[in-house]
Amino acid sequence: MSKSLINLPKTAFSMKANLPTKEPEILKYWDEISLYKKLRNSRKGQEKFVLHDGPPYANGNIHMGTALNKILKDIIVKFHQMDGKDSVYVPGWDCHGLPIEWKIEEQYKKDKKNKNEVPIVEFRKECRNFAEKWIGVHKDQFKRLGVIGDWQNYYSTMSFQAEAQIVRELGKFLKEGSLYRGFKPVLWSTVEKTALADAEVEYLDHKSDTIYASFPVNQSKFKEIENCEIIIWTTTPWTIPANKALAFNENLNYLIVKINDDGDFKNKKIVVADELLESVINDCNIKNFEKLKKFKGLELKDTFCRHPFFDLGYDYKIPMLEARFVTTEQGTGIVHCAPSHGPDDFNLCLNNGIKAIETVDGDGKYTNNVLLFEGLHIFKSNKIVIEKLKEQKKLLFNGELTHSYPHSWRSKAPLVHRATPQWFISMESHELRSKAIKAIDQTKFYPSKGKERLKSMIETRPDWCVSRQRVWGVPLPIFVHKKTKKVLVDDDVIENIANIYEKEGSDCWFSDDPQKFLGNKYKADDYDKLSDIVEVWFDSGSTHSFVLEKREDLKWPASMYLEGSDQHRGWFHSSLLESCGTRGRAPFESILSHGFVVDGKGLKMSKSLGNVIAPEDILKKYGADILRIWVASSNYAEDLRIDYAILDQHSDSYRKIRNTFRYLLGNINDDFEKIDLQKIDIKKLPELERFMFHKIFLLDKNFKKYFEIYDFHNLYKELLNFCTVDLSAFYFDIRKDTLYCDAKASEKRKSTILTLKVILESLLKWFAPILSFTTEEIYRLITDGKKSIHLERFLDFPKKMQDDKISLKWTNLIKIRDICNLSIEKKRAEKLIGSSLEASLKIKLNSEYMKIAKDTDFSELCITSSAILSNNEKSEIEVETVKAEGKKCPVCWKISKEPCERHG
RNA sequence: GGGCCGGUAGCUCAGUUGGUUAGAGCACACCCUUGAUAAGGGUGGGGUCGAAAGUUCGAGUCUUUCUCGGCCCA
Repeated sequence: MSKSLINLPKTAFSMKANLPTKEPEILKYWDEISLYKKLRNSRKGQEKFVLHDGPPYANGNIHMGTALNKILKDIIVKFHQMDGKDSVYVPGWDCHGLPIEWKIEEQYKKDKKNKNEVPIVEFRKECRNFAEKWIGVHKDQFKRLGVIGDWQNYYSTMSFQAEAQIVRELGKFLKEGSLYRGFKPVLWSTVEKTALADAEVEYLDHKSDTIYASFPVNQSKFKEIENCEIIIWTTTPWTIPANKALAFNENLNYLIVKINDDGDFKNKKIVVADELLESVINDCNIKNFEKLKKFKGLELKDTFCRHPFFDLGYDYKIPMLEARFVTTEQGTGIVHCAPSHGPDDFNLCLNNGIKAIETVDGDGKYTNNVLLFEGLHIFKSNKIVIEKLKEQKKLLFNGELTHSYPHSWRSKAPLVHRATPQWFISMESHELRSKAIKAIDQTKFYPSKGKERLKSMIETRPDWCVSRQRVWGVPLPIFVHKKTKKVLVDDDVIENIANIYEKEGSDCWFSDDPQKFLGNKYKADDYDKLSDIVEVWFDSGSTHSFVLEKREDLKWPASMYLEGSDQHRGWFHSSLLESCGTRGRAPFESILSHGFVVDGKGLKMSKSLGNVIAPEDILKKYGADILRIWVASSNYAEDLRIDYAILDQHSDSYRKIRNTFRYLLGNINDDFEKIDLQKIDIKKLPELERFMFHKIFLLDKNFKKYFEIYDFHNLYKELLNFCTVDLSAFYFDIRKDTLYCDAKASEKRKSTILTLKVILESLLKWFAPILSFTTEEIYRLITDGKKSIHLERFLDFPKKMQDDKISLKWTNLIKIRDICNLSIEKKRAEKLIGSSLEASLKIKLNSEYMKIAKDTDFSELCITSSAILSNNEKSEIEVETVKAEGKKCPVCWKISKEPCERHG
């Protein structure tokens, strides 16, 4: 009977979310209404915010890192869109490169096909198809996360337009003269027969042969060492034939030591660093020796030695050179230098006029530049080198050492440094380094520590090697004159090649007549056409040129680049260099970098640890909105932890938020209308509502503050706390009485409904960038699907909502309320009362609090049947709870001796 | 091995220039409610701030060392 008198909440919004099945329906809705197009149209002419997508590699399913990255991007793009900007997002893919080549080669191996018999163009076609296939897979997976973007017109580094522009970009470096041909040791895989990019190298344990070899001193200003032998230690005996120098450190102390043990070195005098003598005699089992003289490293200047294979024809002089990289960590304090086989060696020798030559070919065999060893594979030569050293009585000791050593990430084969002809972009010749550093200073970094990280890398990096001896990539558009060996530099040729690529792609470089690219000005017969390709970091580093600059809907530079922190050495880095080289500034205004996804304990995810969680698992079990909450609530400045316990927690938070919405919807009976905030006569509202308006205003202020610095985890926390603390446990609880039991026409109830509608709209918009699906679900319900929530703008809250006086007053009232609750709880524990409506409060306040609280109905605030205030100066606040006496109103459940005021 | 970054309640996070008994939400426990009900409310327990040493009248906050973890590099 009484049920008919009360207004109970009613809504079509279910308590159970069922996200895994509901989200795909919403995706369909977005598709049907062409949401992305609508978004663009809705902000035509507005200020642009362009988050330029860093292209993921089109290979394999997405993992948590990619999901995090895309969701974070999407959240930011949506925030700016709702902030009123034209927030454009064009996803892209990185398509060229070794990993895809490997996949195709693997397939060939399975099919017993020989790669060398397949025409390059055909091979490249297969690579292209492979990449295309994965772009399709990725696209669906990213969309499922709720990421909104121009999925139809995505960009890729293998599009004809991209390949053409990459040629033009290289042309700029070529014309400027900063792209040069060099001869440098690069990390080389003799298995894959290619130089490897940094990212393709991994360090694994490797067992190496170690030797202590001796270089007899030939001549020196320091007479005392003239008949000594300099001892070096190395883990790569095969580089001994390529030795061209020895390096010492002038700040170290060295010793002349006479060996008395029987053997090849009996009565010989050797030179090693003082600090390392002990480890040398231990390693080499030297029992009897005498220290003859200690001297400063400086004395070794202008000393020349003989190669250990001097008598076998290695009859050139070996200078001793000063080098800071020589330390006493290991070895003898003197380092053997083969400029063709080590970067340090290369640089030191270069500075002293010793050039690197080709000593080892692509297969790992010595060339005819190496006496005695020509045709031998380097990995089979250690034994022979050791034998020959022994024969020449130049081997003090040999052994083995297991140490961390570079390997190919793909084949796991050990790598070597090998001098090869490569194409480099100079960091110095045209001040690329200083331009880049200046550009970094002009860039905003989130978090700020990213700036130093990128800067220190740019400060120390060597010239950029952009050539690769592979096939799946953009060919280096270079012709070298057969006779003069001069590189052809001509804008017309570059533009001609670019135009051809734009029409038919770059495959033709490998198949068509070179004359096609040279045009009429030059004769193909006079030139060698390069067969190297451009390394993939140059591809992705150029995206700004063929995406941002070329597309009408975008702008250059981008507002933001957003990637994992590893990209300080990757995409941030290569984009910065490419753009500074060609345009003199960075292609981005800001950089946001995020940490890595690790498991619940902070360990990295790995198959062997069994702690890997795939985005797909989360989508199936929880839904994308939970994953999006995880992203928003985690501090991306550091590593982000995830496991099922953490997801469960966020799932609980989600339910809390969902129920907050359900309460709002239920009490307005899904009957929503937008309230014009400017028109609300706030002063006419009850104080509690005015207090809530004040709270909303403040929250919005914080919301904007956090959004501005992309501090989403604090932003999310504020929103969640608002739902739980201010709404659920406070405002909603108090106003249930009004909503359920007051007449629909009552002013108080109408004020409450009005406030609920404002809160609903505020929350929907605040949450929309994060809870993209759930807010859409609600918005469809209350607007009959007329408009997507993502097309809306954030609300502008009028300043008049702020009321510091009310705020101060109600902060004090809440203090009294807290004490009331304690008092009620005491009686509840004594089993005197159950529901708070069974309580009657006797509140004693001192005059200060009395002044604040005198007009407040604490029975309403504390949800009790009655509350009496009285003055008492003994303490500030004192509350006594007694059992309410009288009859319980069947409608509002308040207990009173009198008949119920509202319900008779 | 080197460089950089980080380690605050079970979880996600706050902790201003060093200054009282280190905070919030969630989770947990107990109680209430059964008109937000696979919901809601109240109360409460829980941290030697990774470890140790040092500077200081005073350190989660500064210094050093160690340890664990992550990224990058060799």
